[in-house]
Formats: sequence, structure tokens, C-alpha cells
Amino acid sequence: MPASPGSHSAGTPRNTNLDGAQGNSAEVRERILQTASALFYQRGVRAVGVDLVVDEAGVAKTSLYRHFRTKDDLIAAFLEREDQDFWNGWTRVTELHKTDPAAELEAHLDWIGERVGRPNYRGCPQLNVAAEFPDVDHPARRVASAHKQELRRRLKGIAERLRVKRPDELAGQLSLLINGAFVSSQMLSPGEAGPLLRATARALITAARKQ
Amino acid sequence: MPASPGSHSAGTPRNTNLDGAQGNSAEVRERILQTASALFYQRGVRAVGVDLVVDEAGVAKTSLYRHFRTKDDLIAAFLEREDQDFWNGWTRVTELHKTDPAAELEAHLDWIGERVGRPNYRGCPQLNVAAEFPDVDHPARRVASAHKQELRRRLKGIAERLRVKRPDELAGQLSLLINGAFVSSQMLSPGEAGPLLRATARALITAARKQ
DNA sequence: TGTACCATACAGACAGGTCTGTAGCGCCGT
DNA sequence: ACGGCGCTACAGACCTGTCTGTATGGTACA
Repeated sequence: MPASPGSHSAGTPRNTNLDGAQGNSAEVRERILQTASALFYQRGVRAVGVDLVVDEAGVAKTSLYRHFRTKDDLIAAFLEREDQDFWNGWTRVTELHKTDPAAELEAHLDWIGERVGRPNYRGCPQLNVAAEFPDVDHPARRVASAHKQELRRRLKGIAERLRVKRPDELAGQLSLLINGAFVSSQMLSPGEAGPLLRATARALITAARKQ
Repeated sequence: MPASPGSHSAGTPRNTNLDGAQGNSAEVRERILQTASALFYQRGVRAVGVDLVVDEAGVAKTSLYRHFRTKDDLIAAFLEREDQDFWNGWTRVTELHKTDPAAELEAHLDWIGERVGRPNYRGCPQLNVAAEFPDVDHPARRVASAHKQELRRRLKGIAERLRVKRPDELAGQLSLLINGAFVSSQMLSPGEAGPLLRATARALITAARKQ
């Protein structure tokens, strides 16, 4: 999405570059987004001010507001980036199991289970932001909703290939379960959520197959 | 979830005020807590300032700070009240099914499913606060953790009476699932979370029994 | 080669508002 | 008279977003 710093000279004549002086415009934007993402995730979005972001990123506040119109836009960009990263990991697993949907699902659960068991894991960013911002029209909330719908959509695809009776129901069950693992990991003993997630999912898959 | 406006404490009707409080004091405290609870839950804790609370409650800010040392204490009191209300509802169900643990569990899931399907449902307050406050030593986080442990403890008690092989595992599975329903309800189609929760729980219980 | 131009970068002050928490004053009921 | 109440003002910090000013390095044209 941040895209090529390449040229697209539009209305203005003869000016064929938007590269900026040192060509580090995209670099600055990236540094801001990375810094903000880490801070937002670790401390909570509302608890982190833009002053802190610019300090930690080592950029000027004007730079932040050139790349992101408002803080809300920055929050949305944070969730979009998390969304991308999540599906990148997902797709990597998918491509390892092109023919065996059961193995693919197991692998996804392994990967998610490992993720939620990490020491500094602080929950799913999409769900955390949803908890912080009640307004469903907030730009970041839209990203979060789309993310969760996409999760269910992909789970349904796998369930269909598993040839269970009601793939959409199994997808819904697994969605509940995965979201539950996301939020519960901080409340359980460390390292417990992952195995529990896998065991529960297995039970649900077995049940869905028999039915 | 909270916010029944006419509730009116019912403690200290007016007689024994030898502790210096004059009946009005408990009433003021109650009004503050009720108002804060509704606002915290509906808009998020960090988004609600004490000025708004005192305005809506129709009390003086000094009264708020007389009854609650800091805003953090007020937040913790909010979660404690939610915790009490939740277990009151739970216990009411429990007492209707003293002899049949399967029916009791079903009834709990019905009740929770109904709750998460309500129009203004905005997730579990304990989980929402946990998402807003990263610091696990925050007084409100302690309340939230205790609440979730208590949930698992009670589920384990039911699972034991169900005579499944591994009651603790079933309790963990149901905890994941219930927390998942809490957070997912806003992301699913309205009214979908409740039935999905029940169906999933049934599958897990059946699987646990066979094992 | 030189120079004007342009976009971006950084630095820092500022505006206007909100936040939590405290203090002084007068009112009222016991 | 005393203690809780409401009201108002305040302190000091923090918030988002804007503004001014300066430095830097590419591109275009002479």
C-alpha cells in the first residue's frame, strides 16, 4: 500500500518526481508506522500520544501529519498493517498444505497457538482497538470488522474442503474459539492457551465431521 | 448490562447511621457508581472523564473523590460491581438446577447467549478493561483476572459433576468459548453469537463425555 | 557548471481543549 | 456545631493538530 516512491506527475507540468529530497519519504513513513504500531500494541492506543510517537520514531511532528491526516488514520493504518502481516503468515501456511485441508487447519492453529503464547502477547490488536473505540464507524473499527469477517471466510473455505455437513457453522465455531484464545491468553497460565486451542478445535472438527 | 436506573442500593434504609453517614452518603456513592458504570461500559473507560461522570450523576466532584480515592479505584469498583452482578445471575440459575448439572450448564449458556445478543451489548467489561489497561498490576486488572479465574473454577465444578474424564480441560475449553462469544458478538451478525455459543458448547460437552 | 525551484525533513512554539485531582465557599440537615 | 453536600475555580499535566522557520538534496533550465 505505501507503494512506489516513483513518479506520477499529474497536473503540474514538468515536475516528474515526488521522490522528495533524499527519497526517504517512504522510509520516514515506515518508521512512524512501525514505532506507532509497537507503542499502540504494547501500551494501548488511547494511552499513546502523538508526541510520544514522534519522539520514539525520531521524526518531526509535521512529518507524522504529512503522512497521516489524523491520529485516527494512523490507528487505522496500524490495524491495516497488522491485518496484512496476519494474512501473510496465514498464506505462508496455506501454501504448505495445498492438498490436505485438515493438515492446513492444524497448521494454522499451531501457528496461532504459538503466537498467543508468546511472552509479550497482549491480545489481538483488532479486538483491542474494538474494545477501546465503541464507535463502529471509526475507521479503525472498519478495518477490525473486515479482518474478522475475512477470518471467518477463510475458515469456511477450509471447512468446505473438509466436506463437513455445515461448513459455515464450523467456521463460526472456530472463529469464536480463536477469538476466545486471543483474549483469554492473558488470563490463563502462560503457555496454556495454545494447546487448549488445538485440543478444542480438534474436538469441534471431529464433531462436525460426524454430523 | 448494568444501568437499571431505579435500583437504589437498599442498604441502610436510614436508621443506624452511627457511623457518621447519613443515609444520603451511601445513596450518593451508589449514584456515582451506577452512572460511572453505565458510561464506562458504553463508551470505554479511558474515554470517560470524571467531569462527565459527576455531571451525569448530578453530584459534586468532591463527592466523587470522597467516595473513591482515585479514578482507578472507581474503575475497579465498576468491575467489582459487574462481577457481583454476573455471579448473582449465575447463582440464580444454579439454584434452579441443583440436581442436573447438564441442565444447569445449558441454562448458563442460554443466559449468557441471551446477554451477548442484546442490542447494546458491548463485550465483557472485564475483558474490555483488560484491553484498555496493559498494566497487569492495575487494581481493575486484578478484579478482571479474579473474575475469569472464578468463571473457570465454577465451570470445572459443573464438569466434575458431569463426570467427564478431564473436567479441567472441559472447563478450559468452555472458558475459551465463552470469552470468544463475549468478544465476537460485535463482529458477527446480530443474534448469531448466542446460538453459536450453545451449539459449540454442546459439541464440546458431548466430545468430553465420550472420551 | 551554476542556480532557482521544490518537496521533504527537523525543531520547536503555540492554540485550544481535556484530563485528574485539590481547594474554598455557602447551604442544609441532624 | 458539625459533616456531608453542591458549586466554582484552579493547578498542572497532557492531548491533538497547526504554524513558523530552517536545512538539505534532488531536478530543470540557463
